[in-house]
Amino acid sequence: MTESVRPRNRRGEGARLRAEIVDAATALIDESGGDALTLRAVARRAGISAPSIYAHFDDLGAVADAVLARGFDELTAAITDATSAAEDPVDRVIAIGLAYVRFSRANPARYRFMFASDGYSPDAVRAYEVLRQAIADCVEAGRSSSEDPHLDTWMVWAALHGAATLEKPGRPELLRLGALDRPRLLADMIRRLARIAP
Amino acid sequence: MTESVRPRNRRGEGARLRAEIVDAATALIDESGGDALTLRAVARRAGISAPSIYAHFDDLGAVADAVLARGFDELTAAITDATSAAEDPVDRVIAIGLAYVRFSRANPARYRFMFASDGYSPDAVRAYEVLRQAIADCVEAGRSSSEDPHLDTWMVWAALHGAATLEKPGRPELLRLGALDRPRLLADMIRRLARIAP
DNA sequence: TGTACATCAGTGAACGCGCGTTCACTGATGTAC
DNA sequence: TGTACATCAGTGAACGCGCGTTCACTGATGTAC
Repeated sequence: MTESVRPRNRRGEGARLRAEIVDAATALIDESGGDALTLRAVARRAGISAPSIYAHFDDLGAVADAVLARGFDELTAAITDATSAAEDPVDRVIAIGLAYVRFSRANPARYRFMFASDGYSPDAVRAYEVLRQAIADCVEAGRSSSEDPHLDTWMVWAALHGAATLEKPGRPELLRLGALDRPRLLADMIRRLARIAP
Repeated sequence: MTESVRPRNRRGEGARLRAEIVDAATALIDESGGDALTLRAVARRAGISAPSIYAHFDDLGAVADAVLARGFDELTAAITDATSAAEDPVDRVIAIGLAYVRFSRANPARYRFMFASDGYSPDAVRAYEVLRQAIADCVEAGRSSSEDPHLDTWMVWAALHGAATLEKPGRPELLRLGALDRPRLLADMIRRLARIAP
């Protein structure tokens, strides 16, 4: 593992290293899981010495927090994009759910890391709100018979979260799902919980 | 942290230490999470020297496997008990779901540890089978309109797993649920996914 | 019944490793005069 | 335009720690004769 020599930032550009540290930490988690996140490993990955991190972060926990914040930002962006891509409110709810699970499957280790952490980033709440609004829109349009969109949103989120974490790369699946069945399965699950007629 | 002196086992009873090691490892995970599971910590907890573990386990991974096996045993026992406590097939499915989430909330760190591992124990599949059978019984009795109990069991399991892991002690809840609402919420969720009319 | 001995159930010291964190430092870059 | 100097962006060596694992060992307990 030879690291290329990192040119030192120019004066006034020291803050650039901050982003590179978060990049390195994110890559570490994506590739090897949260256990691989050590200060020295981050430094190696970023091509700097370990003490250099202290200029930008108080400690390893602060680096982890930055990774979390970025992760929730990406997740929120993914489901927000899904929202704007659909016109029909039901399509929108389904699209959000699929985007959610797609994110978790594209970044399984990071997704796990995000939800293993102690505190939700405010972005987690933002993502939740996007889903809640989409379900409320279905009720408004007479497409959902939900009587308590808040509770039903919780159910949908819990089910998506379960679908996202129950299976894991490298672990045998409890139920073998063809790649093509999955979106339909998830869509059915969302419709039932959000009380949307087929 | 003073550990009482552990009396050495008599000849022929060396195997007893094996169970004590698994006890110690389980307690460690329950109290401090999977990261706290180190060989030396297990030894300290069991009141023995670290090398003594090697007489009973190949390495730390083997200790972890034993904790997993016991955890899935307990989980399976919990939902099997719930099954036998109810007569009505619908009550049975609900009871299984509640017992599942109850287990996860009683042993949150261990539950997380169990599902963070790489391979399911065969006991995980046994637990799945209990749920699948209960849902199939509902279909048989005309109480569920499920057309594919296998897929629907997967949905219910995923939703239960999500409900079990989405919230975590010490982390703010996305949605504040009164203690009394929870069983009803879970029962509704299960009914919808298992296609059981209210 | 006594005793030599094998076995069993562990222990204590030591190893090399990666870790987080500290400290004094270095050398390039921009700024003041 | 030249030069002294302050600042910035990092580095290298060192620390103490807990870790997994190894090795030679110890002392109680049962067994053979």
